Amino acid sequence: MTNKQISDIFVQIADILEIKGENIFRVRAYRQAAANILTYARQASDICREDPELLLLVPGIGKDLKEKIVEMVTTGKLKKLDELSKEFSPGFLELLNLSGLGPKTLKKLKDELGIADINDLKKACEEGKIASLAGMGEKTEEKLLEAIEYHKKTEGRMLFQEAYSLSGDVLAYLKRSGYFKKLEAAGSLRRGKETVGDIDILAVSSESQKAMQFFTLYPGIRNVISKGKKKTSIALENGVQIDLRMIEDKCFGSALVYFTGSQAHNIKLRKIAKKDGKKVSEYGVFRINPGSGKGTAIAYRTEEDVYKSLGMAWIPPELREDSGEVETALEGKLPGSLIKLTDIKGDLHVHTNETDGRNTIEEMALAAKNKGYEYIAITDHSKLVAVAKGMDETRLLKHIDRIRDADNRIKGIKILVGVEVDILKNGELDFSDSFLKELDIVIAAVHSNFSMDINTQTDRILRALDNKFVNILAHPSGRLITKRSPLELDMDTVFRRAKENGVILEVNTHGERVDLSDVNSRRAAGIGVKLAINTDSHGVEQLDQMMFGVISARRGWIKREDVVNTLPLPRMLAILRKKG
DNA sequence: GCCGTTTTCGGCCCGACTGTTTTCAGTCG
Repeated sequence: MTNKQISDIFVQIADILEIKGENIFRVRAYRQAAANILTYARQASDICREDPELLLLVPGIGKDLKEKIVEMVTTGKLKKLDELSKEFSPGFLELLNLSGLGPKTLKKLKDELGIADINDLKKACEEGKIASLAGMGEKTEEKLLEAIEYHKKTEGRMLFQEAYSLSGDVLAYLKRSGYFKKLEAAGSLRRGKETVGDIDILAVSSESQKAMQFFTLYPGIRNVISKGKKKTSIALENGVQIDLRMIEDKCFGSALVYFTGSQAHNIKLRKIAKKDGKKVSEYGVFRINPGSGKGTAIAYRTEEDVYKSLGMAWIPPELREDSGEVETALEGKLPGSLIKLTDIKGDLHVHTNETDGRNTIEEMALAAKNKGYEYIAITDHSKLVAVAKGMDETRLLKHIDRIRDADNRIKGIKILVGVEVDILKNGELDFSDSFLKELDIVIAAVHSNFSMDINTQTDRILRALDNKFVNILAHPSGRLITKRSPLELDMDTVFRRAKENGVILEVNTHGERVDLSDVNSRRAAGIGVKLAINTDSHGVEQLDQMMFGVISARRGWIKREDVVNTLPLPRMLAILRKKG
């Protein structure tokens, strides 16, 4: 049983307890535990095998929830959930995902109308039964019908890369109006989270009424969800919700902290403030005056001011997930400088039209040179990946010659000769050592047999890591964010072997991969493994996706010295050759 | 249900907006 599955079960229990009207803090404890176990670096099942008592080290897991995790890991299910599910089916709980519908209303719908799933609800709305309930009216009914429509259309969240581009469009539109003095995207987008639910934009304007009005005229809008003095929410045709919040210029810093979040990060800040007789809100940090209970503002203008007033240095947005950053900041031990896009000196994983890329060796190299890179590695597929026109040995040898030839002709960038060689089912590689030794750089990768049990899969990867010609393990987990779950793999064992053998692990920025993920990057670097951030470009335009890998790495607390392709060519090559 | 420089009981983040009310509960982030 994976951490994700455990987390899902805790969330279900929290949902049910909340609908039943149980103590809200007990509900919150389950939600907190669910969030923490989901992002915990180790698998709970591994921890259980070692020593179940170690589960108590996971924040928010106490004696009771520890026992529940042990039960889930050993039996594969949880009695408590089975009992609760008799009364509340998954189809019923699904209704909580409808916007505007919370536990209280849901309980009322079940008790008074016998609503059991989304179809019941739709029918009740259409028959006008909802409006007849006390405290509910026609508007509620309309909103619910809209929410049902929206829910069917957009389950889940956008990839970060989509949200980034969408918010860029909206910000550019707003800027053109001339109404705004300041505009900034906040929320999970600013934190660089790999998926983004909706987009939060903070604004300062001296003509806020006109500015809000202009926002509601954005092309592609479907409807205005709500419109107040401080906040307007719209939904786009594609279902994405965008919130625009009007902020007073003087407290832009505290608003930016608050709306960047994450929620858990904010809660941690507020607890720290409270202990110290202070209060944090989007309007600033306040010292509470004893007696009156009112507060005096002590920090609000910039983010730096806000964090400083709480006794810590400014925390980069990517770190604000309550994964230790607040405690580290209080100790004054935040990483001095996280990796930046401008630190990157080359791309070590790109394809050409020899296999499934769209551009030639020359085109890829020149595009990389134009980005100011010192080097690029051409790494096309091996024969196993037939759908990608993978090369056999004969083609590989010719390709090597062409790359060396291009390197001789093109000045101002070093073109390294590489390959992305497939890891076969048994952990052997798709080319024999006598071919691999001819290459400057060898990337090993899995593109088949994704479903194997954890021990077999782990052994397969370890065997590949033991090949002395392998320099980099590409997209180690094999996941595709919204399409394919990660390989069942004992990541810690993989990380340790990579460290022992001097194999570099990739942060692959291509499309839905972002693999290693932020959490895994942090874990790997903590064990001492070197990383390479690569685009896996299949066309020149994809070289620009480097920034998404850098953002993910920053979320993993990665510094420049953890990443080999920040090094100048000679030092980077020295690391590649240190093997074997 | 968790947690502890207010420490084994008694707390647990804070404010905006909406709809249905007429003073507020519910939802959301």
